[in-house]
Amino acid sequence: MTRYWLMKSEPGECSFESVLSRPDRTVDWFGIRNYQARNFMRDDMQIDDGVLFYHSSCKEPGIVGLARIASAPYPDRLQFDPSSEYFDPKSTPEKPRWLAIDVQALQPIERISLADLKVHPQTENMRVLARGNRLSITPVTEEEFNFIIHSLARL
DNA sequence: GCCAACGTTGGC
DNA sequence: GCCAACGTTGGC
Repeated sequence: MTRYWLMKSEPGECSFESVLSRPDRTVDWFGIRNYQARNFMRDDMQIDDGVLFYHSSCKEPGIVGLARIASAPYPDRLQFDPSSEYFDPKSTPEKPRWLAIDVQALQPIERISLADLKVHPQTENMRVLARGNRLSITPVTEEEFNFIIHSLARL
């Protein structure tokens, strides 16, 4: 079953444009250190799931591109690297704690801001807008996804 | 840079 | 297993 996701990235770390400019337009989504977000990758994400690529912690936050899940989840290598800020001393290669997944950029769109999402009944209940939400990966319903790509998104 | 909200840690 | 203290997220 195809599912849909909104994935946050700080453009200073990994912008949509930077992913598009890669030879295969694909980035490994490393550095997730939140159990709920990890569980989404581990339990629910599948190849070809739809992804709304979101820029966070920046001057103009919002959805800036469409992408897809391009791999199965695999251990995040940085958890084993003592020199990395993502190093986790409690994780071992035999029993990795954290996962990464490949995300392939498909199509840039004109930015859809949080204000845009809040103003439409079709998107006002999105998980990413929920009070206190801090998850960097949130599920998107099929209805929300279709409304966004067919009615809000401008190429 | 502020701060609300939530997650994690660790002593007990 | 409780919960206070601390750390992080992320819009504004």
